Amino acid sequence: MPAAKPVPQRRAPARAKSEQRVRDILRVGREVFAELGYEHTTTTEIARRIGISEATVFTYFSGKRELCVRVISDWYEEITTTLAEGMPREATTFEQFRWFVHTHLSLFLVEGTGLCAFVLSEGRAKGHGELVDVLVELQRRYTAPLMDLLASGRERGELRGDISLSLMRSLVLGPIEHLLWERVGTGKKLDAEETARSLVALVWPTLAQPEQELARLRELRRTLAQALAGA
Amino acid sequence: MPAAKPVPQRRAPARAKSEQRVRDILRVGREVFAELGYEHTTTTEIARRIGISEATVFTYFSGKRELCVRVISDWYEEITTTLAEGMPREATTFEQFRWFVHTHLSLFLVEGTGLCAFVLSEGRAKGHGELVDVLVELQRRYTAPLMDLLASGRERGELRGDISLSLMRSLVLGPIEHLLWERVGTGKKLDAEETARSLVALVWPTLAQPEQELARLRELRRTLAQALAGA
Amino acid sequence: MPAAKPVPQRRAPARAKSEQRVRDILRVGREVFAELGYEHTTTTEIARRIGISEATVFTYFSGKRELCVRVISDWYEEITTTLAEGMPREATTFEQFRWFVHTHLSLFLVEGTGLCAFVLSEGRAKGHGELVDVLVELQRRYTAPLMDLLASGRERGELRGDISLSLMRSLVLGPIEHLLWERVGTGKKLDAEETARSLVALVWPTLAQPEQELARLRELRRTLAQALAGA
Amino acid sequence: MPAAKPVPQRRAPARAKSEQRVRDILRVGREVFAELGYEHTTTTEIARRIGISEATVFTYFSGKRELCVRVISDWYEEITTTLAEGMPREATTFEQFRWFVHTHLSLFLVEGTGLCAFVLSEGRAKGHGELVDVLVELQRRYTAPLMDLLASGRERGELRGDISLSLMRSLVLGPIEHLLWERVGTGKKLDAEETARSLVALVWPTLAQPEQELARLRELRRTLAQALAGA
DNA sequence: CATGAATGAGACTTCATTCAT
DNA sequence: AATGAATGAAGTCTCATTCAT
Repeated sequence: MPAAKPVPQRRAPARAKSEQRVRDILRVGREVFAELGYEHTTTTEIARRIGISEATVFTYFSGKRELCVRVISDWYEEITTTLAEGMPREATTFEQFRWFVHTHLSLFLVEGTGLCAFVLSEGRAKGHGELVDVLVELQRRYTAPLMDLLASGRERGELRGDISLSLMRSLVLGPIEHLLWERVGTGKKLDAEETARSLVALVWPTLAQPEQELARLRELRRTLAQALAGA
Repeated sequence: MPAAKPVPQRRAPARAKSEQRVRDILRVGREVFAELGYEHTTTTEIARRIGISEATVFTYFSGKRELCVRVISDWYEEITTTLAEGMPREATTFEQFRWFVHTHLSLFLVEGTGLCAFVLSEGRAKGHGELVDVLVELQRRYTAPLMDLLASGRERGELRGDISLSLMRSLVLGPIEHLLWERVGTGKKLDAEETARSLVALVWPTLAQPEQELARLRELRRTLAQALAGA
Repeated sequence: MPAAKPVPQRRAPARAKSEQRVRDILRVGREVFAELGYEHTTTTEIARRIGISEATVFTYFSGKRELCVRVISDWYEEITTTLAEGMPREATTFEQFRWFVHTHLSLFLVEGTGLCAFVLSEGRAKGHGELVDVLVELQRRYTAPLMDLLASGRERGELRGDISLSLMRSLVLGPIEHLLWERVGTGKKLDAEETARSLVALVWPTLAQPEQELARLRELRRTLAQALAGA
Repeated sequence: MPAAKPVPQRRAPARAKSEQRVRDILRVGREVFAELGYEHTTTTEIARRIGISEATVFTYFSGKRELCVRVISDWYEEITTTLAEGMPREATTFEQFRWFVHTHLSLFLVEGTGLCAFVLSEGRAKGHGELVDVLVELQRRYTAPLMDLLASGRERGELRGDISLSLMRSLVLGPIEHLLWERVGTGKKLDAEETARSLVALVWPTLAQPEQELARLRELRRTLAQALAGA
């Protein structure tokens, strides 16, 4: 990294510098929390990695917990925003579902297992006091897109109506998270594309209105038959 | 992990009294770890609840971590034993599967959410050093019965062969654990019987050899193959 | 006084050695608090002077504030006990009063100005949270002997009845404390005997039933009444 | 460490705006010190209440202690000035005394208990380093008017000569301060007028030349007798 | 064997104060 | 002159762990 000569940066807007610090701390904080977990993360370590005084961390965040809450919140924010904005609202429920599973897995993999594991485990652990309260709400917002998807799918008659939405949710998120844990534990790589495809193929039939599936197959066969006949 | 530092290994306490002490500590340890999580559990608290000196705990266990490992190991042991011994080996794969899911859920509910949550969250968290290593192996043994079940089911031709066993495992354990987390988080009660029945009904068709649909698809493939051959 | 946070319940140290430690800490604590005041006293310094680890202090006292409360309480205890037990109950109110003032001054002088100043100033300062609550009660118990003395003196008709007891109290304790402050501030020596004598001589006439003067006034009233009747 | 490190002594800020700043800081400083005590007052809080930067405070005062000294000095200045200027020099010692007690109590009550308590407790506490030195001198100037009063009263033969002036001072200021403390502690209201009257009535006879009192009564009786006789 | 006692190591947090801009 | 930013120094408190008895 030879180039990048330190441009004098005349008139560095004071405001900008401060915001940069906040970003630095959040970035490194995310990194360290993901790496060590809540209890093993120390403000000392965070400061050390940025190369600032420990006291500076406290200038921008009122404490370790607040920082952690911000780290987690930001991450949830990213996910929920992506999920909420990217969702193809006009597509069929199946397409939406496929998109959701795929995006979900990709997001986790982009971040690496660290933060993911952190939120899943620490977030659920006892004893962090208010941290739990914050996370419960975040968790709710985090699953909202899926719940919406499922609800509207049911309204459209594309999803079966004989099992509760929350059971459906567990059926979808459960395997996803389990696969991620597996990966975290064993260190095995996970192909998001491939995994998403498999999961969708496996889980969708369970969620879908049975007739839908039959119809889908019949249509496929008819299409093919016609194509063959025409050829 | 051969190392196993030379724990003083005081004369194996074969005395009945000593064994009782160990059992006491393990029992209370399990209780406290389940209640407070690893980091918030203190040796002081464990000793206090038994009514012994803190130092005594260290007479029987070389440290907090070792105790924790024993607590978790014992719990896994119980589960694995129950699952291994109770499994109806002569029954159909479906029956075995039903039994597995049902027993699994029941075991968790008997123990209460405490230890379950502890193992699922803390057990997976980072930073406990060797704890993780131990848990990976435990995890493997813990899922062994299910893997056996799935493998033999496949051999018998009762389970589909086009998806990996590990994916199947995630498909089964994922929803179970997700439902348990939900219960831990919301405090809602969970009817083991009812939940097990629902889960089996939902997941089984996905795992099973889809004979009829498969037959249909085979026919389709043959049709396509012929068409292509004709072209 | 809400919640009474779950004091960590450190193992109750009850043996002789343990009691000695408690005494050591209280003794040195009294010394340091007296010398430096609450805020400037550090647990480090207390430990250092005893020659023990700082952590040991926290084995015996759950925190700096608790230690301080104990130090002050003990001191009040000493004073109140002395005042309550030594008080010559059979003597005249005057004798009791004389004894009280004398003893009071002596006690302060024995302790040296340190703790006295500490209690008078810190005890009254803001911001120590619950410390204040504790002190208010101690203050009440501390002035109780004097109040009793004054009350019984009034009942016996030896003290005037036209001024409130609390005003009398201020009239007695005010000058005593002011003299002590003066001594603290200027470092001047104070002869307890001599000072006590002077104070008693000065204040007593103000408190006592002014029999002679009263008699004179009664005569005057009679004279007036006669004069008016004659008119 | 008396040395008095070379405070940058920025060009004496003679501008009106600068003076306003100093006044603002002193005003708010007085407020906060009175409210929180010395140790609990932070420069941050002072700056916050004024709406300026913390660093600005240090532009005008070389540190927290210096500011505190100024706050206390100013307050003493006010009191001493008021006492010195308002004193009715031509009146009898009794009148002067009455005026002094009354004014004194009123001043405290005007300021509220805050600063009063602050000066009395913190001002006397240890550990503020040079603060104490400053206060001793202030204390001297503060009691000067009373001492003058007492001295001249004695010269005029209106006050007894058998007790030291400093004892008299304690006899006067002690009860006043004790009453104020009582008020601070209990939160009870205090009627300055009424309290001053009572105090004067109680303490004056003790200070006065005994003959003076007798003379006073005799004169009263004579006046009455004459009046009655004449009627 | 059991334990009372002690503690080293380190965590989080606060705040007066400095300095470049 | 004013301040945004940064920090050194210090303080309280926790806890797993050791060791002599």
